[in-house]
Amino acid sequence: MNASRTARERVRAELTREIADTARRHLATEGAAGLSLRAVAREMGMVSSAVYRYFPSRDDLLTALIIDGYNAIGAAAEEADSACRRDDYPARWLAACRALRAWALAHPHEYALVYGSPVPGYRAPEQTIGPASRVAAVLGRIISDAQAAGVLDPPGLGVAMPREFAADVGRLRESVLPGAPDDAVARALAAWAGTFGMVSFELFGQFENVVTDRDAYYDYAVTCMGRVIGLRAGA
Amino acid sequence: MNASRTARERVRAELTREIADTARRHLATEGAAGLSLRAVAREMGMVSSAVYRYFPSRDDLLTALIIDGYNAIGAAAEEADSACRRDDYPARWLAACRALRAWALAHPHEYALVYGSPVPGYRAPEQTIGPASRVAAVLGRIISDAQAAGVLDPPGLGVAMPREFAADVGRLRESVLPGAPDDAVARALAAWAGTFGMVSFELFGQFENVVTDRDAYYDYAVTCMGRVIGLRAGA
DNA sequence: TGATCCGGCAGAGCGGTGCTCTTGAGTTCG
DNA sequence: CGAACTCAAGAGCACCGCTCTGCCGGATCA
Repeated sequence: MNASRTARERVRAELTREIADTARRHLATEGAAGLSLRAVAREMGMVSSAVYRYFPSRDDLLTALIIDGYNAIGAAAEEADSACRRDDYPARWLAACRALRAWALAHPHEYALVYGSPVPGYRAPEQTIGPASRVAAVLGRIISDAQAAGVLDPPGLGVAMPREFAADVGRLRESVLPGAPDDAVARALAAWAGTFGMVSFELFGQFENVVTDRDAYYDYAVTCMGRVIGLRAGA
Repeated sequence: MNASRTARERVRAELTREIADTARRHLATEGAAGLSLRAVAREMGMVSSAVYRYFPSRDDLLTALIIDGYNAIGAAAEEADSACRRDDYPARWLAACRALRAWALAHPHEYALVYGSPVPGYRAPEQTIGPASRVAAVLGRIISDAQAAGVLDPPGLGVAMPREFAADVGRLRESVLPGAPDDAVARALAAWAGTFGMVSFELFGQFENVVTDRDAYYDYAVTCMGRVIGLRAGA
């Protein structure tokens, strides 16, 4: 009984995955708003109503793709980081940021689905918050490692961190930035948002007629951000 | 003949504007993908095909709304800047950035349409690049003014600007950052992208369960960015 | 083994969409 | 006045998300 049920569930899981894969291919070519449940069903030789057995609605399909996207970009960052010498913190930072952007450029529609404007009426469910933090975890760990090694050396800016931010800093330190000082947490958060802001600007067309050599400029900008947090080359 | 033709064109322009206004109201409540040309026509008492006399396609309507959005957010930044003492550059920077975010929070769907993921298949036409640069012009002018006053004092980061970026710097200096040194141009560009990245992250849900007091944190982050460019309080 | 249950698929259908084409009024102007 | 033109209306096409109703076949159980 258990075996047969798992057999049924196995084929169900397989079909679910196949639908998601087909949808992801459509997403890659047509974009999120062009993703049609009917087209996915058509390509799989099913009728549209059959797909509803696996995904209750189009939004649920999109949610699955969003989770996949978070995991993919997170995995890319993790891999890039782990390929670096552990004690070369600026190199790890640059590599992770580069991987981020490279993934975004290779999967523009998936990136837009994940980090762009949410589709109207769509509300990110709880399941997305776990995978969503993978990238932040990679970036945070680099800072934390540098801090633990005693080489974090942030330039003084003379800007006081707001008191209201103390609780958030505490939570962030526990989850993704263990051991980091308050300033580093606050600046890392801005760098996190800033890095994605740069990628989004490039991908969404704001750099058109503004930045031509985007590889070079991106490297420069994220290096600056890392430097502001305290990552220093050759330390 | 000229009078009568302008009369016709006047009523035509008026109707065009009315359609755009109705569409903007729908956009504000439903979001970009929920904007239905038929619904707009319905509310105006026309039939859907009549709207096509004024906007050849739904994308053209969206383009008009995008241009309006750029102008609105640009105007908000300009107004906030002009309300400050001309020689208090950090205050002007903070005010402009605050106005940016305030406008985005007040018009989330319009902001998403303008700075979010472009709707699939949509290509930003030339007419958008002018209004798009209004915000950049405001931010750039603050930096330029500070430079002209001789109070721009950027902290040394020891990060060399890439040579490939020289041409872009030249173009940016001419258009929005007159008189600014290379470093300031490069850093200002990153701050520009970073500021919008922060607003987008907040609006698109990435700060959920991460930042609670977003007013305070935003002020802190944009102040830091201004400081990195060289804006210094009390200078 | 035979009856029963149930997951899954197909099809029809509803109300909605963007967009096109034709048709018929109303206006402008030679 | 009649011609040229503008514009609104309506019908219609192909598509969409989603629901409901049947039917089939394999798993479950008496």
